[in-house]
Amino acid sequence: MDRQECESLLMRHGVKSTPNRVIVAEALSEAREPVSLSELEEKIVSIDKSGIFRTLALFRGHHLVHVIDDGSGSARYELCHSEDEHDDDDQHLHFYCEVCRRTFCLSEVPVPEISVPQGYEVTSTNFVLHGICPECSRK
Amino acid sequence: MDRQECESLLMRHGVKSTPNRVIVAEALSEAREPVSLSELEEKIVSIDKSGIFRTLALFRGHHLVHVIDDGSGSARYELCHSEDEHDDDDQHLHFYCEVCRRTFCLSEVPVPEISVPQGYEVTSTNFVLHGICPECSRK
DNA sequence: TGCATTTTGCAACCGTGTTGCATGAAGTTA
DNA sequence: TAACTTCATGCAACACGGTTGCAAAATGCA
Repeated sequence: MDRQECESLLMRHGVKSTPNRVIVAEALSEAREPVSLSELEEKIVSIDKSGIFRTLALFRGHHLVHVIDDGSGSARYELCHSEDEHDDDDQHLHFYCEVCRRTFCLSEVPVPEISVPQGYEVTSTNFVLHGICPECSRK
Repeated sequence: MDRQECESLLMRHGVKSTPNRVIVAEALSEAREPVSLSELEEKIVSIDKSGIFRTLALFRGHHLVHVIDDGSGSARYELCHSEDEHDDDDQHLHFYCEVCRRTFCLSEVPVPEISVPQGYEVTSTNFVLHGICPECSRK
């Protein structure tokens, strides 16, 4: 996703475009896997971590990114694929490799239907499988 | 679970019984919901947090407790129900209430079967639903 | 009893995440 | 353009959970 596409993405989600925000959006779109705040810090040396943090918080509020807690101790962010600002349903399962400590999106695997007991109201889900990824188990 | 039951639980899992460990095991068994390290600190004033931490790490290594990451920023621990030291399959879904910030065990809900893509080896799962619990949504 | 080993408490530390504050940029009005 | 307001940003400091080093205390054993 190039600069212009990122800018229009921001607009569509009601986020005012600034140079920093475009940089963060580009970095997110370039990442194949969900990225942590510290990984973004490494990647984007021109912006202070508080700026990246605040940008991510803003993005989150506008449903531009969602957060995955893979148990690694730091949250990971990825761009929402859905264009609908209020649709959080582009969720999918994630796989955390305990060897290489990377988090994979299991896009192919359908998200299981869960029927919760009466009274519980579900707003989002966080399904993470832990184990060893193909690359690491081959060794 | 009283002191003696806790002691025998430790033994069965190959953990040497000490006064502190029994105290931690009792606290865990008394908790209805998975508890965090800081909650244990509050509950057990007689033991330093490093001691509680090390005890939990020991318990984890002997499959006496398992860890749930509910996204609240701190891990939560609960006693394994399975007696088999090598059986981690007493896992169940958890529900994190965003209002009261408590974590519930959804014991009744079956854990969904996930068929992962070829090559991935799953060792454990962490399925957490976020939303509003019956108690909070009633208000 | 003396010795080796384990357990524990204390204090310090690390990293992620978060906030206060002052500066700086951008937009608005006259 | 100048004066003003609003928003975005960088810097530094902080909060917190988690973790470790180390020395003292407790335990087990010869």
